[in-house]
Amino acid sequence: MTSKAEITSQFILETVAPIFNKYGYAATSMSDLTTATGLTKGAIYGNFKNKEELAVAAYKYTVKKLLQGVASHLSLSDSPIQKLFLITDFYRNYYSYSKQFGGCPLINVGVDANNQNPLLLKKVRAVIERIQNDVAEIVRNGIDAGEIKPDINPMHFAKRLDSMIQGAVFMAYTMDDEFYLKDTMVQIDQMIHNELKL
Amino acid sequence: MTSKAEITSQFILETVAPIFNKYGYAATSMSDLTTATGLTKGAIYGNFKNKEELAVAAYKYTVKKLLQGVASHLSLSDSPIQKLFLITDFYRNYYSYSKQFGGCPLINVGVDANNQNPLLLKKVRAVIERIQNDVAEIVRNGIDAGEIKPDINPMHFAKRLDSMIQGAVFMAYTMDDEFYLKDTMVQIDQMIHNELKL
DNA sequence: TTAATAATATACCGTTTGGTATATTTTTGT
DNA sequence: ACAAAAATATACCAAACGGTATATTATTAA
Repeated sequence: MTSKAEITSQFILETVAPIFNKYGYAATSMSDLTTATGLTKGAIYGNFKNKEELAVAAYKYTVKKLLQGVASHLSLSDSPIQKLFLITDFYRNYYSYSKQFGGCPLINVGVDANNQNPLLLKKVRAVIERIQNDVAEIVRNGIDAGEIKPDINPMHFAKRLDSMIQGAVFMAYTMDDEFYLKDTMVQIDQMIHNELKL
Repeated sequence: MTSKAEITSQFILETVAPIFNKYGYAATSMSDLTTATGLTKGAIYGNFKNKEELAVAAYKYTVKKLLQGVASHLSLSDSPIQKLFLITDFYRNYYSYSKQFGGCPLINVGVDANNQNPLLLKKVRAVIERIQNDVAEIVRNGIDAGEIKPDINPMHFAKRLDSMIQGAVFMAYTMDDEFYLKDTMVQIDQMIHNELKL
């Protein structure tokens, strides 16, 4: 059975996660969170040790949902090379999609936590590494399946892909312009066609 | 003659700019700034209206120095296409170079100010647009000089270049790894060679 | 050198901060 | 329905927040 506290903890996370993501750790106050949740400090501190632990839990919550969204989209095909095209397909709509989370957690927390919160920064790095490993694995599978040129370095490609996507996401949010995402996905698709595809 | 206040204002900006850039607006307190400068609130508030005005002035100060660095490097050649290569050459060392400013002001302030400080966000956008216009102008000059293919869209290229660079800078700082900058510059150089050069 | 002025330091303001001890309420298993 | 336990609300803490009025010091032009 799910206890009252578990339900409350979940509710707090859902409510609080986009706020932390949008405004950052320092700029988010506990009173912001009591206002948003309608709960009191007693309820929040009864379920989370302190502000930092709550921020970390909120970050994990957001990333989990985000990665589920990607994984769900990638499951639309079994072909490795098609999965790569599904990645760009996913990020084409990432601007509107990620707004439910309060923006891209990797960029927001990555920049916010740098020089500020080593614990959160560590979590961001771990997620980025995981994503890159997953992309590299898809490329490896593509090579094994004879869909991708065997001389391609999977991790090298994964890092290039990641870097280009993060740049496009940053530009989209900072300039409030989806062009950067759309155009970068066209560019990556061309890379896949011209440099990867057998 | 330079008054005492002008000297102090300049000193405050020099000292305060990297702190704001590194930690962000909300996470930087006035007491951080009095400690760093060795001055009192009286001195700071005597020269700047409030925290926000100081943060804006600090951002402008950082951007000015950064753009001077780029412009100085680009002056090494008069050839438009060589200027493009000088851009990538500049950003190859951007990680260590930008640390004197407390990181990349465009990324740090762009993310920090989004949803928080409309005034600062506006300044960031203006600088990005200015940079893109400058790059587009170089491409236009290259077309006119017969160095660059005439069917290239200057602004389109400038935005791609910018987006890729910002992505690399974000990745470099978040992962503490210069690889992303080095590799992205190789990639952009190839783009220039293969897609732009006549 | 001096008087006027500009610049900086000091001391304080009300408010908000993250966090906690305790009282109260609500859920829980019987 | 009930007592025990868990969960939440209330009231409070010291510290830090951004900002200001005023006193003091340093600069300036004569």
